[in-house]
Amino acid sequence: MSPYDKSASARPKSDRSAPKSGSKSPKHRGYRPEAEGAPVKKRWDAADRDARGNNRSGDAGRSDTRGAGRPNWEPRKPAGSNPRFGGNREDRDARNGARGTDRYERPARGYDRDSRPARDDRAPRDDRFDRPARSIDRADRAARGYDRPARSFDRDRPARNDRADRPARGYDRDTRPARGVDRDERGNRPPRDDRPARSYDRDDRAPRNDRFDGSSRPARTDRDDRPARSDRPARSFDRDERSSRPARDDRPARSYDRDERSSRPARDDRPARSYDRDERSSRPARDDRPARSFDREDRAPRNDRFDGSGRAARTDRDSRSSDYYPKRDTHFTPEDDVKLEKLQAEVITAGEVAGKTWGDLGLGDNLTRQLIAMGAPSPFPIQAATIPDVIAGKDVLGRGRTGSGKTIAFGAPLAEKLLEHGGAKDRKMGRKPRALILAPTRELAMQIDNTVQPIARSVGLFTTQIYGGVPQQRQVHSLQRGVDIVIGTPGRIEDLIEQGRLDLSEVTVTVLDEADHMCDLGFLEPVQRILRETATVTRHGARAQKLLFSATLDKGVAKLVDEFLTDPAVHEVAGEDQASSTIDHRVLLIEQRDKSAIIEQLAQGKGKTLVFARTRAFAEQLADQLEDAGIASTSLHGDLNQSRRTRNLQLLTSGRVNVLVATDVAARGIHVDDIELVIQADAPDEYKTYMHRSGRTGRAGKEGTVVTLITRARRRRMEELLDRAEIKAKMVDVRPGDVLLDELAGA
DNA sequence: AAAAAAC
Repeated sequence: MSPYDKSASARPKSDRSAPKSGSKSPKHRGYRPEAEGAPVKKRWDAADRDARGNNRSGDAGRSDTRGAGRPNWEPRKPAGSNPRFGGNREDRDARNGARGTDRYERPARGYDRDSRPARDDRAPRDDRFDRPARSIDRADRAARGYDRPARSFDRDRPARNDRADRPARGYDRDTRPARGVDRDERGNRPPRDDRPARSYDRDDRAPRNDRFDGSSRPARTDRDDRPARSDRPARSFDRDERSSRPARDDRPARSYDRDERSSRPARDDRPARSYDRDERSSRPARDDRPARSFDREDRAPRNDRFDGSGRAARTDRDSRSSDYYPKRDTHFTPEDDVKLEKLQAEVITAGEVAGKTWGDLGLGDNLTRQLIAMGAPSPFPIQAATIPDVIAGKDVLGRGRTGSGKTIAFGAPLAEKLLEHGGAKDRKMGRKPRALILAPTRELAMQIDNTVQPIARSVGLFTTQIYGGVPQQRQVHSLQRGVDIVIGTPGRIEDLIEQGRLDLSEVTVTVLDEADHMCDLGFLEPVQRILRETATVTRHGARAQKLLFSATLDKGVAKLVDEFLTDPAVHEVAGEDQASSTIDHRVLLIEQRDKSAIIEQLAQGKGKTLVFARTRAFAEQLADQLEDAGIASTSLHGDLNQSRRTRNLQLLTSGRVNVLVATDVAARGIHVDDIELVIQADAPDEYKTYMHRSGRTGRAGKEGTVVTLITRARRRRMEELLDRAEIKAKMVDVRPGDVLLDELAGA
C-alpha cells in the first residue's frame, strides 16, 4: 500500500485528533470548533477566485520579460520581483536595503509582496496596511510601536491566508497565552506588552558590546569566557522537554520558538539568544543536560505504536515525522568525511561540443529559440552530453562542475520529452503533472523554476513550485488548474500527496538536483517515498525516466540508482575538475579570537561576498556584527521565515547588499551573479561541502576567491579535506590588519 | 553536530 493511500485505514491520524490542517487542530491558535469540518479553504478559494478574475499565475515572479541576455544556466530574476505589484514598494525596499537596516525591520511586507495572492481584495487587511505604520521613518515606527505587531502578523500570515473568514485583528495577541504553555520554563519573562517594542531595528538597539558589558558578561567575541547561565534553565533542556511531550510530538514547533526568541530584544537578565545559542553550540558537552537516552525512551513507544499494526503507511509516515526530532544514536565523527568512488562516467570534452547547436542535440525550434533568447546560444558540454540521452528516454546521471549549466541540461530535454506525448495540445484543467524536479532547498527550487519555467512555457507547458514555508493554497490552485512540471522540495510535496492534492502517478520524468545530497540522511527516505509515487512506465509503455544531477555525484546515490534507475548513462565533462577552475583558494591560519575582525576586514570589499557559517546562530551573529561595523549585510538560514529568506537572498542578488552570511542552506545550487568572494567563517566538515560552497563563486568561467578561516589546530584536517576535493590552496598565517586581507577583499 | 525538509 502506498504511504499516501487515502483509504481509511491509512489515515488514522485524523481520527486521533491530529489533523493536518492547523485551523482544525485544537492545538493550533486558529482553532475554531464551529469551523471544524467546514470547507474553510474552499470558501475562501471560490471568493478569491471570483474576486481576482482567475487571471493570476499560481507562482510568483512569472514574467517572460525577464532574464534576456544572461548566461544560459542562470536564473532569471528571482521570484518575488513580480512586477504586477508595481514599483513603489520595490523602490522603497531598495532604499531600505541599501541602508542595510532591512533585515528584521519590516518582515511582514516581504511576505505580503512575495507570496500573498490577493490582499487587495480584503478590506480588513488593507485597513491594517494603510495605517501610518507604512512610514519608512523607523524612529516614527518604533515610537508608535508598530514594529512589534507587524512582526507577529508576519509570522502568522501564511497560516492565515486561507482563513479570511475569521477576525483578523488582535488575533495574535489574544491567542498568545496559549502558546505560552510551551514556554513555562522561561516563565520569568515579563508580560509581552510591557516589553519594549521589538527592535531589531539597528538604530534603537544598544551596541552589542554594551549589551553584554553592562551585565558583567564578557563581550560576545570572547567565547572562552562563558557567562554564568544558572539564572535560567538551559535552553536545550527546554527543547528536549518540550519535544518529549506527547501532545506536541507531531509537530516541530521549533521554528516558532526560535523565531520568537530571535526577535526578542536583549534582556538584562540573560544573554541575547543568538549569543546564547552559539555559545552553547561551541560547548562540547553539558553535564547539566539530560541524557540523550531521554529522547530515545520517548521514541521507542512511537515505533511500537505503529509496528505490527499492519499499516505500512503509518510506519512510513511516522519515520518521516521523526526526522524533525532526528535520531541521535548515529554517532558522529568529523572523520566521517569519506570520499566515495566516483561513478564510472562517459566523458565528454569541450572539443566534441564545439559547433554543436541545440537542434543537433534533439531540441525543437521553439526550445532552441527560447534558450537563445535566454542567453544560451549554444550548449555547454554537460548539456551536450546529457540532452541526447534524456531525449532518447534513458536514465541519466550527470556530473558537472558547479555553475556549469546543469539546470538547462535537464530542464530543456525534459520539456522536449513532455512534448512528445501530447504536450501543450493535451492541456486541460486538473491534468496530472508529468515531470517532477526535486531540490534540497526552497531557494534552489525557486531558482530552478526561474530557469525551467520560461523554457517550458515556450512550448506551452506549465510549471509550479511546491515547497514549504509559504501558504499551500496557491500551490494547490496551480495544481488544480493543471501543471506539467512540478518543482519543489520533499516536505511539501509529500504533504500535498498525503492530502490528496498532488498526484504523481503520471510523472514519467523525475529529476533530482543535488542528487547526492538528496541521498543524505534525512532526505533519502522522503525522496524514496516520493519516487515510489511516480509512474514506472509512460502511457506508451516506455520506461519512466530518472535523472540525477550533481557536481559531486558519487556512489552515495547508489541507493537510489539501484531502486529507481535502469542502466543509467553517466556523464561528466573532461577537464572540469576543481583544479582547472577559475577559483583562487586560500586557507588562512588565524587565532580564534581574531576571527571576527578578520571577517570584517575581508567583507569590506566592493564585490559581492558570501560568508558561510556552520550554525544559524553564528550566521545571524556575524550578519549583525558586520552591520554594526557599517557593512550592509544580511543573512540566510533556516531560522528565518521564508519571506525573509527569499528577501534576504534577493537583497544580495539585486546588489542592495554586498554581504550575505548564510548557513549551508546556501551552499548548493544557489546562483547569485558575480559573487567575488566566498568566506568560510567556519571550515566545512566535508569536502563536498567545500566544493559546493566555493562553487558559489567563479561561475561560468568568471574569477572568484574562496577564503577559509581555520585555526592552526585544524590545519591537518583541512589539508586532508582539500586533498579529497582535489583542490590546491595556499595556507597563510594571517592577523587582523594584514594587507593580504584587503587584497583578498578586492577592496 | 549541523544543516535542510511540512503544517
